[in-house]
Amino acid sequence: MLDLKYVVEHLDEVAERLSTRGGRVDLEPLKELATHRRTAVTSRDSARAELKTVSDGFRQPGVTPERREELRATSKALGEGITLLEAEVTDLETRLQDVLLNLPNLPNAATPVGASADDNVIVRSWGTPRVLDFPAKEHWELGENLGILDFEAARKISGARFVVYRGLGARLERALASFMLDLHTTKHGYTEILPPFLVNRDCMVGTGQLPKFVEEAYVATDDMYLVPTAEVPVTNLHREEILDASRLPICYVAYSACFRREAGSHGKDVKGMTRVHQFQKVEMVKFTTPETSEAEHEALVCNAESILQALELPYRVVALCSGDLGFSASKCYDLEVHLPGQGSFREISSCSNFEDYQARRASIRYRPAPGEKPRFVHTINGSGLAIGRTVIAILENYQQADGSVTIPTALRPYLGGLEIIPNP
RNA sequence: GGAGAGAUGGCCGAGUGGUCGAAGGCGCUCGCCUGCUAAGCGAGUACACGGGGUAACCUGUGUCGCGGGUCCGAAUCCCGCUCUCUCCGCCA
Repeated sequence: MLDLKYVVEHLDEVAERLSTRGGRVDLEPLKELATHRRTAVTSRDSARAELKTVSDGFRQPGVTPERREELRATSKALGEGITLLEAEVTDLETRLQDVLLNLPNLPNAATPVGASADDNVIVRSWGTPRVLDFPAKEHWELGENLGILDFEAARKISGARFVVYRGLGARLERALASFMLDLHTTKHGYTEILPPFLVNRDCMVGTGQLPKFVEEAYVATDDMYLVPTAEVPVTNLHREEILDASRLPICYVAYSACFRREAGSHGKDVKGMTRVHQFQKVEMVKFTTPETSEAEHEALVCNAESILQALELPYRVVALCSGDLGFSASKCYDLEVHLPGQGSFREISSCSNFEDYQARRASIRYRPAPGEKPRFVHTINGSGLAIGRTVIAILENYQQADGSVTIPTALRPYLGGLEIIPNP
């Protein structure tokens, strides 16, 4: 959520920056609401102050019964006025909140301005895309041939856009999760978290999924939501808290299943498991001061990259442009891994700096020094990595002419030394 | 699911209609004292939203789980809800 005060005081600048996300933005209604609210709050408060003074009259020594009646009448009238003003303030605040919660974050000055993914900027590349001397297969064909991915079974038990891992496929997923978590906890200084996969509404509002993107979420009963990413429960770990500055930065890494309805992506990536309703992911989340957030963001991207490097998977780092930026993000880098089967680069990680946007929604603050006023933290997160897509990348990059797939060296210890998934 | 208890400031814990943003203690911060990381003394120690001021700061209002009600006035009385804890049952 944006700072109302800032928006109102920099109306044109905010409108212009928001419009770089696409579509025009009219903030006049917001400003009007804010002005009305301020007037209403002022009159409500002064009416209350007056009521207080009148009420004190009852305690004065020697109040005559007549005086009491008089006081009673004036305070009653005041009270009725206050009730009306309170209702007005509540109504205005609800409407204001509604507008603010539906307003996306301001793109950072460093975010390239652009209309769509075509305008994203390649920041750097690592490795050389593999050139195979045989026709490359896509991951679903490889996976089904090897008997490690079963889309047919998934269709029966759940429906379209699900996958069942079997045998070495299931083990590969598990190995990747352990491998990633180990690297981030032992080499990069993250604390491992295993969060609930079902969260309450406040969490979803706090990180920005709600209220605007209900149609993307799996809603369970009791106003509970299946997490679309571990970012949601992990960021909300510190909701409504004032953290001690000495604790920052706080770095968490969490494994979770991620549930997404993928509404509006009909016809996209219909084959295979590039886009499924449930996938597993290792997610890094940081809470930092505003001063360090940029550097911490860059470091987090490097932490994600190190997984791809360890697995020797060629990739590139892309800076998302304003038009492609997520709702809550101010700045975002995507890591795109090269897939020989698809013959293209595909997103495998998305690393965002939300600055104080989520912190303001979720009220996550820190105290710079004892006695000082609390400030909002900056939140940063990124996949490290999406496991399903890592499996895809391994299958497509390490496929052999005979249909078998070799295991990246770094991963072998997690698979009992296994070097190859043989074609049966 | 059944029965009971509770929800007050960073923590513990008083408070049953006005003088309560809230006693007392602990913790913490600053200062004093003390010849040595202890004890003692003094002061301070929530958050939000308005108004004023360059600022330090001053000032109004609200907040004692949440929402509603009674009343001139509610932490205190009434109603509803939520959550937590204990016991029983069930259960990975």
